[in-house]
Amino acid sequence: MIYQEVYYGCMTTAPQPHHRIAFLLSQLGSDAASGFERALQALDITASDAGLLRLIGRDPGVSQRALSAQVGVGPSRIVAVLDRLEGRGLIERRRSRADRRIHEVVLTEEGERVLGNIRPLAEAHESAFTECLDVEEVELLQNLLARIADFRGLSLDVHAGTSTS
Amino acid sequence: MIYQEVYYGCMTTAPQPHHRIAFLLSQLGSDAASGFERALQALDITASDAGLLRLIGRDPGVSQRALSAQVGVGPSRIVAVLDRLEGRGLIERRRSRADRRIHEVVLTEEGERVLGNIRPLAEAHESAFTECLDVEEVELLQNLLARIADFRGLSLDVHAGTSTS
DNA sequence: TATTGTTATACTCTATAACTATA
DNA sequence: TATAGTTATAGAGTATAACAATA
Repeated sequence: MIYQEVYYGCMTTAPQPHHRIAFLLSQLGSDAASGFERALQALDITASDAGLLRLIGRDPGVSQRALSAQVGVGPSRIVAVLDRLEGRGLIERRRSRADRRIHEVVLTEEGERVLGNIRPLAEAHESAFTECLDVEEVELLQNLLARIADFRGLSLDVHAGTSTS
Repeated sequence: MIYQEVYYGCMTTAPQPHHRIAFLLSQLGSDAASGFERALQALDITASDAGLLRLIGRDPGVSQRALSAQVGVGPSRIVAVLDRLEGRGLIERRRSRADRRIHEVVLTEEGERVLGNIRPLAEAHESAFTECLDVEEVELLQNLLARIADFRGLSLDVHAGTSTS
């Protein structure tokens, strides 16, 4: 939560009472992110960890450099994060034989198990946001949000969800 | 941006392709918050600063303790933040004569001026999110988002926007 | 005794620059 | 020379505990 919390600090003084989509989005987005973090505490991992595990599960043997770029964590930071995940037995680092500079990162069996437990938590978390809407409203809302995201030039990575199932 | 960025790190691996409101919200919320930060750079303040200035403008003479509670920044952190704002000549601290433990925080003239410049930036920022929708869609979206926020138990502080105008 | 503002400390995340070993 | 991983360092934000002045 980088962005979310700062704007959130401004929450109690919304700029406009009638027309404040951006404000509502930042507030709800912050809530969604922190709620997801809270849900993942059941697995004793962070949302950032979950993203890493998904990427590694999708692309076994991926390099730390590639992970760093995809998850946006910085090449030096990724070292400590992977150290921790390796210490917990969720991932392993193997020297590539093609290019001995590279560490190929793979999931352990335990890592696969934890990864498999993320999806149901994510689905429950999703439900916690859409429970108060009916099916048509959810679809409508998703359509509106997707249009804004597209308008804002955000990459939605629509294919990501299917690759870890 | 606390929550936002962490969840955002998971962005490339959205849990569900078809039904992922929470994910979209966190993504758009992060974008909204960082965009607001960027807009405020024109005034050389952060979103957190903007929230503080609004609160002080609304309640001149407010104590640091009250500010800390309202903005969620922590009593010790607020000291450094106010030091910086005071160093820039945007606010002043005055010893309360009723209770000499209290610092009454007020805006300077320059602080009032900067505060007055926040609203147009916030409105422009708002437009950057709603430009791609027509009026009915904006109203519909706001209604859906407000219902989720209410369902999630988030305090919207509907009256805040009118008090600084 | 409790509270306000303050200082100090530790912990996390971020960003940057250097270092090593490989290529 | 360039790159992958690593280490070290400094900065910002958060949280906590302690302290002096005041109530």
